[in-house]
Amino acid sequence: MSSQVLTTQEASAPALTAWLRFLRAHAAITRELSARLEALHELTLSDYDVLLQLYFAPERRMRRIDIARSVLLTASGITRLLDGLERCGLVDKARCESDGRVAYAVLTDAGVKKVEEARESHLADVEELFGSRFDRHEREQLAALLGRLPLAPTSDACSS
Amino acid sequence: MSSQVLTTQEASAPALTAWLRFLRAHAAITRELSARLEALHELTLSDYDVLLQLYFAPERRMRRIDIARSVLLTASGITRLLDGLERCGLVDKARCESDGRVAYAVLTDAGVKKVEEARESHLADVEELFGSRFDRHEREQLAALLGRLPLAPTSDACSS
DNA sequence: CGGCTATACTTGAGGTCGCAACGATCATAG
DNA sequence: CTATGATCGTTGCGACCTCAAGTATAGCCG
Repeated sequence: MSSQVLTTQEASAPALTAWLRFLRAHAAITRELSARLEALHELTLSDYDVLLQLYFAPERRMRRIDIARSVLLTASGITRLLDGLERCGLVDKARCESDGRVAYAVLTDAGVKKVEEARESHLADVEELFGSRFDRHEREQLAALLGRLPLAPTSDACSS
Repeated sequence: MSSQVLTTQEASAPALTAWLRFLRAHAAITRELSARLEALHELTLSDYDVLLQLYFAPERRMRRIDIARSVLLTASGITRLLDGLERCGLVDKARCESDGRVAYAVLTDAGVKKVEEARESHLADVEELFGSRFDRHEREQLAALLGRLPLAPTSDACSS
């Protein structure tokens, strides 16, 4: 049925075009954002992402597994990432009293400070590289469209 | 001016919301796409990407540096990626006669076959995970919006 | 020609991340 | 109380990718 060979990838379909632009834009923007974040604050984009989650979490602490799910890294990735943040003194590890399996990550005072410092320049960078390309209406449009994309491995990613 | 502290990242601005969704969606979708591609065809998403560039290139060959630029990897990344593809017999290396510095990557017959095999399932996967979320009009909208994002390090990424 | 700079590519070292396997803890049911 | 199964976390291993440095070629100018 749809096995017709297409001459170029761009000509194939708007979906593919959009997908390719999505891929390329991600590569370019995250590379630049990460470079700036690292140069100014010695943080990876993932580091920053995790710190920000903690910053806005109740009591500024979260279970490691919840961090993993919220930033879409695996549990092992979170372990190693937090190792680094702990060594830098930005995060503390706290065991849960009621459940011996879970370990919390808690933002330290230094961590709070770091987030607030980094956030300022990072917000500006995101605005420059991403946001400034769109007006208010387009931003909402884009957010709405991107919000439909799946976040879980394969199946539904609703509120459940 | 815009230094007011915001209570949650979602509340801050549509641009940030869009950016976060962009980040998360990329992580989820590429992970799934890569897993499927690897399971069915033993290819990385980057492998596939490079093979596809070659597939549509004149004479199915490209200079390594041009591959790097088109898929947004560094030159060293391309060297190692092509090493793998050469070992698999999907790509051949060819020196340029007029310029001793450049080395071409040429798609072999096996490479052509591989692309055509992988393309079928990959297109379906992209459609399922990405394209199917949007109708025709939305795809064009999305492609247009994403097309405004920068592809070069910092500055302009126009046709110059 | 000899020097100088730019470009194409490769290599060594290091960082980030996922997968799979493992240990520890909890919850449930017999 | 013990067996079973699920959940949380860590670790060994390997893949992928970047940065910085190094090699080789090309082009330009004195």
